[in-house]
Amino acid sequence: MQNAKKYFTEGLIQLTILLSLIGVRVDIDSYLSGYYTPLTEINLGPSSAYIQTPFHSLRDNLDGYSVHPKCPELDYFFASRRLLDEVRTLGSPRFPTQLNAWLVHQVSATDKADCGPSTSNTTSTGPVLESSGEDASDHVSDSGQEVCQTNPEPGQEPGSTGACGFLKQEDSVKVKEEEEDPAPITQLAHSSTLEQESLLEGITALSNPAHHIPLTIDIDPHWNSLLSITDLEDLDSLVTERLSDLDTDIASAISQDVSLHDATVNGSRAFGVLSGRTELRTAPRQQRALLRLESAGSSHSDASPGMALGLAALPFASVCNLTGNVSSHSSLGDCLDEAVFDQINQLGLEGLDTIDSQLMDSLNSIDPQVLEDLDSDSGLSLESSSGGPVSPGSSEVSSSSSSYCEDECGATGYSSEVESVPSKGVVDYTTAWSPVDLSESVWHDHSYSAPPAFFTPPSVALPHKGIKEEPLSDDDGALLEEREMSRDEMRARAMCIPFSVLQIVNMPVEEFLEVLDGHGFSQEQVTLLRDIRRRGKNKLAAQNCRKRKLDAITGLQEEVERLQVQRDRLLREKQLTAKTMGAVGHQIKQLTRDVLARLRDSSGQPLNPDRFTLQCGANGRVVIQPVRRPAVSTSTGNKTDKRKKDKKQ
DNA sequence: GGCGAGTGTCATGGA
DNA sequence: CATCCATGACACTCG
Repeated sequence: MQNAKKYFTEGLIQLTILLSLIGVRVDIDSYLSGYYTPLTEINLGPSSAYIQTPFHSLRDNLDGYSVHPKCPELDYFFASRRLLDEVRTLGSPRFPTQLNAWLVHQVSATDKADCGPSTSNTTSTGPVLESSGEDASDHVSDSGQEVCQTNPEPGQEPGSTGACGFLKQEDSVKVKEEEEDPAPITQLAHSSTLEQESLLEGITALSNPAHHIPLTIDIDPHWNSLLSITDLEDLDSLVTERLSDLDTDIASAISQDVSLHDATVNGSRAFGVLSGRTELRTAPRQQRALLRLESAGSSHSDASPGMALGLAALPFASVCNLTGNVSSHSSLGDCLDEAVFDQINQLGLEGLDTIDSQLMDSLNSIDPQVLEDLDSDSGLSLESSSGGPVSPGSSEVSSSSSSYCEDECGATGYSSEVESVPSKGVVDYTTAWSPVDLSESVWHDHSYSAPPAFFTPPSVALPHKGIKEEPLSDDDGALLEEREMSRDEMRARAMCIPFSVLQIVNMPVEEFLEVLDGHGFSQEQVTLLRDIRRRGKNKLAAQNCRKRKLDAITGLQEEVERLQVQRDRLLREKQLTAKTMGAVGHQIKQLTRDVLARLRDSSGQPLNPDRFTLQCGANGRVVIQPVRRPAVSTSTGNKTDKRKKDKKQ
């Protein structure tokens, strides 16, 4: 299959190249799409993984797909397809004049080196628009996927090379801008993102020409306007606008570790100037390889995952350097990935049903006596329990309680392991659970919030079965109430105490004492009642205490913030005052100089500002005074006098 | 598997 | 002395 595909497509590509050289356009992808639509689709899906978007935010919004929350690979895959579809809706850029130029360039590139594809692969520098042209994309998809054949990202590199060849002719200005502007990385990321998506869009559109053509007519004006943008910033703004609804964290796309090796290889491939951009593309590529590795490793598909894994583990450049036969396995790897994803998806969705059924079967087969030993300790650590009913007093339980107890015991097979069913995969739960684990980890009912819906079925199944008197299977509220029943509540039921924990805790002391005395409770029951009351009150007290503590912390934080604001304000006022004082002093000096310059001494000479000063009296009179400069000796004399005085004292 | 947050519980001391 | 309350400390679960 792969060989046939290879030879067939290679032949088509060569024919297309030849025909393109003489000016005849051949759209072989329409043929390929007819025969190899699945393969094309497979290649296209992962390709969109260039974009390092937080797919978790897109989870559950995927078109018709319900993604297992524990399978990031599926997130990645389906989100990629979703992003791709969204980009498709933007329409595909079409540049009829670029086709021939690209093809000529591609021919030379493929003829030059044994590894032409790898060359083009590693030089992913093409600007968005050019590389994503309609005609270009047509041939890009053909030669990109088939000539290169490796492709983790089929459409990108041909588009890049084509774009490079094209740019040299038509859009060198833009290239220079990009070269000179190492630019905000995020901008580059945006640009590269759009490039990749556009390329992918162009390729994907080929697989469905009927759908593709109408889009072209509608969207061409948009792309024309896009083409009219010469400033990168404008382009980036437009890209951001277009991608804003995708809610993608583009910045994460550049957070990946970049392999210097790959970057070097890219840079050495005739486009070293654009190495910055190639690095940006290399990182997603590497991450994609990692993702594929993970997907292959985590999913044990029947379709030889090792092959896919091996290919995925290879550095992209090395994959490109492989022979065509080997690199053709990359497509196979994509096929395998598709199969793996399908299996994972089925496992994640359908497998749950299987797990639930297995769980229920195992629960039904569990020995009710298993837990009887668990609560032998009336102490707090073990008592615990939601399974509390299975306390030592279970033998004393009344009929209703006994039924409850039995059921609860029957449900004791429910363990922490059972709760973790989905995360642990398919396990034989009839043999996997352990009573020890039950006693140690299951019976701590801290009245936590309800578990995620995903885990709910197994965890709540037991209370359902356990309490016949309250069939909760249809009532979620009662279900939660039952699940949140405290251990003391369980114990009270088990001990046939006709009071709820709330009543026991909240009733006045006198009434509580009357209850203890007047109902003929056994010593165990009295002890339990007292413990319940004590624990209940202490629980409330602890809650209040913690709330107070938090309030105190919050209050202190607010106080700190308030004081910081006040401090900043005072500092600003101080600085302003100092500034004002300086200005006023300067002004006074100027005025003094002016005044003194206008005055004359007895000899008719102007007064020296350094020797005289103006003093403003309280009555508003201004007096000229000679400047008094205390001698240094006097000051030191004063100091020595003070020292002498201090010594005397 | 480690970590932090939240919670229940016990022990202790003061009122 | 019994009870209540507050709080530190510990253990546990959960995300």
